[in-house]
Amino acid sequence: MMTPGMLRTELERILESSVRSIWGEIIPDDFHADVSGSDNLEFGDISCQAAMRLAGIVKDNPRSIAGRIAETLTDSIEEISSVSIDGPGFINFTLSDDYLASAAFDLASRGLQPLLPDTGAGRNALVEFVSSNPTGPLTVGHCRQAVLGSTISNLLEASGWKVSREYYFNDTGRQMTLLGESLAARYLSAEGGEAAVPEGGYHGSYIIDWTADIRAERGTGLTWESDPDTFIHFAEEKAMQMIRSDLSLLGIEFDRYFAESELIPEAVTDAIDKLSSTTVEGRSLVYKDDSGKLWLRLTALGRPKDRVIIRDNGMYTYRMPDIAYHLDKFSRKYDLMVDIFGADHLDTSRDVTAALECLLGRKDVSEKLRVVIHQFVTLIKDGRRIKMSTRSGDFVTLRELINDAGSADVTKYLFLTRRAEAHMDFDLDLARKQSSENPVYYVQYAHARIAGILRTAGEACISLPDVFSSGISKLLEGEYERELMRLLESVPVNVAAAADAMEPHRLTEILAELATGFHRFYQHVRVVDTGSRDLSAARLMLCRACRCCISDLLGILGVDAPDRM
RNA sequence: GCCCCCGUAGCUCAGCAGGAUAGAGCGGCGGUUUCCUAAACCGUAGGCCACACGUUCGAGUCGUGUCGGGGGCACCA
Repeated sequence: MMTPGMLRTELERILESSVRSIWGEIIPDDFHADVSGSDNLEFGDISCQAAMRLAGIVKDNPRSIAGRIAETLTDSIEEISSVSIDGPGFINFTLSDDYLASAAFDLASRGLQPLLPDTGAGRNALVEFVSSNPTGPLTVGHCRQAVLGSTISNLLEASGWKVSREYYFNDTGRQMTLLGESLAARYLSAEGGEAAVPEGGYHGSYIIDWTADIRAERGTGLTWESDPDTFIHFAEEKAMQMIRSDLSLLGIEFDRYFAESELIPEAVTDAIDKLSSTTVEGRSLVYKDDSGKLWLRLTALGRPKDRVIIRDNGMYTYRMPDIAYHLDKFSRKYDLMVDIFGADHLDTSRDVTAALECLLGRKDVSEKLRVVIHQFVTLIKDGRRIKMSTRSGDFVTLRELINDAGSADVTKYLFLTRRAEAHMDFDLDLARKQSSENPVYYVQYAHARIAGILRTAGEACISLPDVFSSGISKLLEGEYERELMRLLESVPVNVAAAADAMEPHRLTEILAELATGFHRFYQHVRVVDTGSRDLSAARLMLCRACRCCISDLLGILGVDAPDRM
């Protein structure tokens, strides 16, 4: 079977060898004849710009170059019905009706996934995301990251990777102490005592809610002074419960929750040893200053500043366990590791990467570690920006966001219509108000319509063709059929590109195109017609192909594909 | 102080490895239903792609700079 991706690869190979056979060694070794989709029907379906690039190299004008290349291509690929030279020197290919129909047939009978390139080939990938510390409920920002991470994971899985989803969290250190102390203060107040939430502590009302639970489960009479660990562990457990339940609202599950404490002390000590025994330009990568702090010499690695990794009180700073954690990931032999971080982690992430490159080799790290940084979300409510902070208790939770937006599906889809690295204004009022005209409903409606057609066809006892024959493509020669088939054929290629770039927002673009393509088709073409059963079956096949693409893609986004609306 | 992101239609944003007439949704205006879901479709208005210079046969796309907007970073994580 020739998949759309294979067709393009084959076309590029033929173009390249044709170029080399005409011009020989003048052509540089790294020359690559790439093809891309034409955006205008009059320029065929696939186009190649190689001739324009070659103009400077072979000293000829692009149109004549294109002509010479095209001459050698005649009839070399049966999927191509015609080749033309247009504009300044584009070589444009028109796909044959048989091929387009067979591509749709493949989608209809097998679904999208088998047609995607098997990039992962069963290799292991680890995606780390959310990784919010257990100090409170997940917020809007985490929501964006959760949606991004889970979609990227799903996309990798669809491309043949075996994906583990991992959540890393800090369960030691000052933050957890502050959380426990905040709970202790609320607990004491609940018992009638006087206590203030500590400086820098957590003021969220959810902590007050926990006091009833801790009194029920652990009794009364506890004090922070005598039982700090009880408070800390109780709070941590409660917070993790909240987080898991928030994630379940989005339908997201992790394979592993990796606690920082698993790294302490051995893994962190090992990491420090490794750093200490590494020298750059004759100097050790770590050094101690007069006050006893241990510094990481990041300036030797091209970073702007050295950073403290152990404070004078002996506690690690954030970077140290994070380096150890990444070393642990590398030791688990993944072929690909993806970190998904908010913009606030940028500096740290670069420092960690620099340290890893030094310890493990630049090549290994740059090949295997991909960092996706997403910008923050600004919430707009009643026309005003909302400032958020977990500590002050002044934030909008993921749960509230989903309630306000109307559903988890709407929330997920809207987050994925923007590039990760773009700032995002999420207007709550608008999300809710527009919910009936939302892009997600537009796409889901297309799916529901197709499901309706399939039901009607079932009642009329019209079923899909079992095997592909060119008789089918003869029935699909109308402009709306061809337009839809052309679109369907490009889907696997475009999804593969989104996966390679790890840009899930492109999937919502593809979905919107598919929905538009289908709605147009639907408007102009009657599918179920008992008067011409063969034609109905052929058109039904297109509907089915469309449905497969839409439901598979919505599946990757984690959005429901309803059969009725 | 250092760093990141953004500046494209009235609004919110796409524009995939620079390429052929700049796209979508929402909003505006005007149409379409004896027929598988009108949450749809069709038409129309609306843009010196912030600005300047540079690289190129060719720049919304790459580089440098300017202006404007958003945000982040500190031995908190």
